Amino acid sequence: MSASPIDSDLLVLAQSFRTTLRHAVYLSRSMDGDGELTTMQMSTLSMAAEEPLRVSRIAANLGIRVPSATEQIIKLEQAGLVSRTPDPTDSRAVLVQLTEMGRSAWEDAGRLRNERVAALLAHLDDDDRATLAAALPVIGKLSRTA
Amino acid sequence: MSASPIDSDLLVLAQSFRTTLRHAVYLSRSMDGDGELTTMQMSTLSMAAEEPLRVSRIAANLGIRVPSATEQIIKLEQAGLVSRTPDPTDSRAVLVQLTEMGRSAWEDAGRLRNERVAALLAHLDDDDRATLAAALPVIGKLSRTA
DNA sequence: GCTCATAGTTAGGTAGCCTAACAGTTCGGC
DNA sequence: GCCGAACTGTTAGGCTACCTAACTATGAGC
Repeated sequence: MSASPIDSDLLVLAQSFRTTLRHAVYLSRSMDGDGELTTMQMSTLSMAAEEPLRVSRIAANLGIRVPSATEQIIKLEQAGLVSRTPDPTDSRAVLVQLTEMGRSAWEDAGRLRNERVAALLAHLDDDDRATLAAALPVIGKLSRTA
Repeated sequence: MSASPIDSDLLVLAQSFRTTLRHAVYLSRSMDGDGELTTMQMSTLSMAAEEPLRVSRIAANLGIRVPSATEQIIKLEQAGLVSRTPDPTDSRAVLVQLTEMGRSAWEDAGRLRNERVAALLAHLDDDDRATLAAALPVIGKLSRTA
């Protein structure tokens, strides 16, 4: 509680947020080890599921460079999960969209993950679940701020 | 609310937890891009800061295999941040501990990250911060369950 | 039509993870 | 005591995902 009253409390919260986040990252990693699609692939498919996307936007959303995104997308294409077509409004650009197969693979994988997470959540009591549910939008807000 | 009352609600919560977590992962990644120590290195130093640790425990805590941990630890050793000494009670084992330099590097980096996160948290209002603070232990519990 | 910016791909390199194989240490059974 | 099984780390070799730099092709301004 010296010069800047917010600092001390915020730093304490920041510290425990960082620690928690670190563990959550390990948790999330542990959930994609067993199967078919990696977390990054899931993210890519999730984006493309909504609407056809440009490579550059996918890269930006994933926080990686365009060439890295191209690489991953080509793999997804080879796996038959997405298609790449030139953007009709700008032939420099490429639109990535889900194939029929990609959509069902994405849905299946999402269902599987949800079930796995739900199984974890089942260990919490109602209060904890309510607390968690309330905080998710706040964390989302934070991520968007950054 | 059919056969299994928990399922539906849990799955919904699971879905939004997964999405939030994904964004949080990107957030956390964006916070270690600019500097000296990676998140993994920070984690390793954090563990060693409390007490000397065996390689196998570090690997387990990081969720990686022992050889991968060895590799990272050797790099930290070469950077002068940790020392490796044989465990006096079991000469097969190796104890990893922070050097003077490692401790101050760890403290500096932690401080920097805390400040960066605190700056994000400053954008939230008091209610949101309270909500977040309440949820952190719950997420911690989940990570431990897994 | 020339120039400059933009969208992706290709090429080459690095870091971090993995499994498999190895070396040294401990411990239990005989 | 001593031999084999179990355990702790390290070494070796390979894979994947990321990066930067350089290139191709298209679009936009003058």
